[in-house]
Amino acid sequence: METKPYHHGDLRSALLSAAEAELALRGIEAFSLRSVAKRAGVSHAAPAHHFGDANGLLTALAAEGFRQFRAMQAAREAVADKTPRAQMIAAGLGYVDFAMARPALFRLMHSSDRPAFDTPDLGAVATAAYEHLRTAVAAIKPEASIADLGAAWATAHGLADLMSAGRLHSIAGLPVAERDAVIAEIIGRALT
Amino acid sequence: METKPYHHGDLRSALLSAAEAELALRGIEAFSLRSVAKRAGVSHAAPAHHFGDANGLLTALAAEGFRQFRAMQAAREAVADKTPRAQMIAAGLGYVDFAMARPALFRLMHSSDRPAFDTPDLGAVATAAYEHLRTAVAAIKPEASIADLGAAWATAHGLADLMSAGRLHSIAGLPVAERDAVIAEIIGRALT
DNA sequence: AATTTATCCTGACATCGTCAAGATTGGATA
DNA sequence: TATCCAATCTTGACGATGTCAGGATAAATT
Repeated sequence: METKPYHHGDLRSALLSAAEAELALRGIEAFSLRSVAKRAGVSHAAPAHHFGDANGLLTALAAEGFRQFRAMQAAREAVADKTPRAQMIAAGLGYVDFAMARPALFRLMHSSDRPAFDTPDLGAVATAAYEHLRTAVAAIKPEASIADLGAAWATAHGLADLMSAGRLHSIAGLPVAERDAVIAEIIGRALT
Repeated sequence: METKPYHHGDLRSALLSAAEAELALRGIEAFSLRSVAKRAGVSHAAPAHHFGDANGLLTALAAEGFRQFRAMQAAREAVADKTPRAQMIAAGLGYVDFAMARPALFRLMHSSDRPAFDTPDLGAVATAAYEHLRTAVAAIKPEASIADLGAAWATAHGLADLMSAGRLHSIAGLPVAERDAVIAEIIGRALT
């Protein structure tokens, strides 16, 4: 029988994964800090020492989300052709991949005012994600206009947002290969 | 000096506008039913009789939002050329108009799980908005594919979501005429 | 005029986030 | 190795929130 030690060991990361689980289970608006603490097997005031307050925890979680977001994009880009256009489409596919795989996290990152985006950590990874898209578009059109960047971003983001929210089921419900083909074609239209 | 009558008179609509004001002021996640009641000058339990619970109020508010959404689209369509393509672009411009004019309501309608979308009223207006887009696309291409519908919706929704959230400021900050021109061009790309 | 119904209020309860104060542990210092 | 300090975690409390039960008031109906 294992007795619980007073010190957790790695409570910070345990709270982060517990928070994401609670977020996926209850939704952002019913998110409860005390439930997160209970899920991590710790008292209700324990998170304060690692994250300050509830928004601090969500800020750290959102930052972690942006890192995984970039990782999923990179995974798509690695297996795609190395042409600028194929890389841009791969980035869009990764955008949708993340939104579908972690819808709760996606919402926290894009449709919530609780994370503090002016924090050094979260601010950096968020603008880094934006800069990546920017350079991907510039690689296709060196003289890219505002419309070019807006079209690419809006298309990828719109697809990701609608599909992760359960809309556009006619696309989300497709077999993976066809689904990716449709997404690739839609994103391709944005850059013509 | 006017004394407060026991019965409000039109508390239901007063609560709806108070709720939208609170939503715009505090954000969805800090939305408080008691604050709404206080703003309407009524006790904290008064809303229950008209909307059941807090989610009921937000459900009614979201339904009202979808009606105003369609109204803004109709306003754009009325002044646009009557060609199917111009009508489709007008619908997209109205989409963005609404998101920029009422960002809090837009978020409630698209990025919240609190409104009950399986309610007859909200369900009807929400699917009506979707059907309108569907017929607008079909008017251009009678044999419209899944990609056609997805591209149109994702582009308009992505622009609206990003711009209302403060992103894409390079487009949102433009003078109105140029702004509309850029949006029209981006939406036009989705249907090629 | 009497009664029924709709509307609104008061009071209570469990739950929430946060703060203050104390208990426990690990690590640094000597 | 012994001691002290800082980090970590717990307990208890406070005000605020959503919801429910029961009562008060006004309007509508009969």
